Amino acid sequence: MATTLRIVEVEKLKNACSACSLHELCLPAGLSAAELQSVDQLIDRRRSVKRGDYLFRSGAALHSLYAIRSGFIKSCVLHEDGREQVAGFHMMGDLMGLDAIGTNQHLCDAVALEDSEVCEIPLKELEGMSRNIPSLQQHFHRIMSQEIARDYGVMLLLGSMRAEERLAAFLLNLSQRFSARGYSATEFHLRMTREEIGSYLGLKLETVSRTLSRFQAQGLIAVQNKHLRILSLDNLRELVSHHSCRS
Amino acid sequence: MATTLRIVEVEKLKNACSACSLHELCLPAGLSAAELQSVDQLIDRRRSVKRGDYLFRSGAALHSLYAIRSGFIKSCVLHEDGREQVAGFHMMGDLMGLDAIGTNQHLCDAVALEDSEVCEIPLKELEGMSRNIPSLQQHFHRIMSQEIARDYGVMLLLGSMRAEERLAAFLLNLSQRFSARGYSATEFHLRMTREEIGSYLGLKLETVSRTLSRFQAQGLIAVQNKHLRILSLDNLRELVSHHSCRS
DNA sequence: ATTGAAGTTTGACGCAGATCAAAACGGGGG
DNA sequence: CCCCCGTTTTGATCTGCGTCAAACTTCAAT
Repeated sequence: MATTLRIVEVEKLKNACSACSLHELCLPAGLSAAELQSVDQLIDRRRSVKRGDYLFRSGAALHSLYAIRSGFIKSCVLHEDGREQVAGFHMMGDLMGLDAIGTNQHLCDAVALEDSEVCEIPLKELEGMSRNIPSLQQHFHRIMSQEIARDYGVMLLLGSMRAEERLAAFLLNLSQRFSARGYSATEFHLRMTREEIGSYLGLKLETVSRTLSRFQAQGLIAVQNKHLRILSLDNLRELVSHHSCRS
Repeated sequence: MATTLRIVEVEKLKNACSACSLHELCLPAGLSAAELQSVDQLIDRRRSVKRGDYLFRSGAALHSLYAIRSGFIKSCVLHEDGREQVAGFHMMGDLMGLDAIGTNQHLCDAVALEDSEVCEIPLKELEGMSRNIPSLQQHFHRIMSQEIARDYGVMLLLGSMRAEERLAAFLLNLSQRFSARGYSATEFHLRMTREEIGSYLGLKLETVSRTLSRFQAQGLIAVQNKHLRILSLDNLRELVSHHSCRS
């Protein structure tokens, strides 16, 4: 009896934001210790998603937002005629499902690219709590706004950059995000295929592969399959901003 | 004395959401009459923006969100190296400035394409009020979410459609939005230049022009300068979804 | 009305990236 | 350990759209 209770408590503690190393990055960023404890009660359960499995599918009803605890998840928008496009790659600390609030239906598929863990955050309860905790409300708004800002960046990339620039911008973006999470900014594992990168960047997989090879030949990076090392962040940055064409 | 007071009151009334024909479309959509009156107090002033003028500029501090009362406004993301891209075209009932909440700085320019009027909505006060009016909070979240959903659509368009499809999707989107505002779904005025359309769609103005000409030759539309008439919504729709290529 | 600047259309041509093809690689399951 | 299938690389060729150019239209300013 006592043991069972104990397990439940430990379970809760394990799920708690206050015990999570991501709480400075994730939804509760910037909350006081007391507020953090309230937010703990939001997380009704953790869920693990195996590589290749769906976290949610386009069209499904929205119950919860999902904060990624660990792993790597892609989101794909689908066109009615079957075309699909990767809309984003998400990693720990990211919040998924924001696009579904407007219609109460998910508009994209979320597929794990590696075994992942997410925290389920029921939207209604988040809304309720954010009415009482202004800093939670603010931070939630910030997160939604940052998603919009990110999308604007992708639009710029898709609408006015050449293949080389897109790839360079993509690698720099990954680098920056890994770095913000305490990992190496210059050496990491690409968890997605060339085709998925291409889909995200509006390119074909052959173009992605060729461009990576070119970068390697130019000494900008070292790629071996999915293992990537950036040899010159500066040169990559230059590539993104300076490159002439496509006024 | 009495006259002055009177003018102030009339002024307030004119600004009031409760008297605005857009209140079913705009921020206060779905609120009760009583709630609507609270929201009236949010709108601290109206502002008019002449054609060509900036509503706000990239980098400027965020004070308020802007609800468009009338007119037509484009938003442009800028790349450090001077490239710029139209990120959206906004019309009455739309809420602008959402991308700035994350950083408290606007990330895009907003330029009026025709003389326009906007309602200024101070963010802090909106946040405060939405803590007390759950349906306002919900609707605000919905609006942000819909902006994300719209962006996903643009990403799909830019990443995986050919020029014809992009243009057709663009025209259908305008059609649908005009129609939702009580205007004709098949006949309207394009307030933006071919170059701005191109920028939004990731195409050059020549391609936009040629494609419009082709649509006209095929009997899908009638264009004369900025005046546009859609002759077959169905055929345009078919063009967007069915067209073969670019798996 | 006149003039100029900005916007639009149309044609000819070139190229970045798509498509097709085939070989090489790698890693997970028996 | 080997086999197999999905992924990646690389080459050859094709094409949609960009680029350059020139004529035309529209509209605002004088």
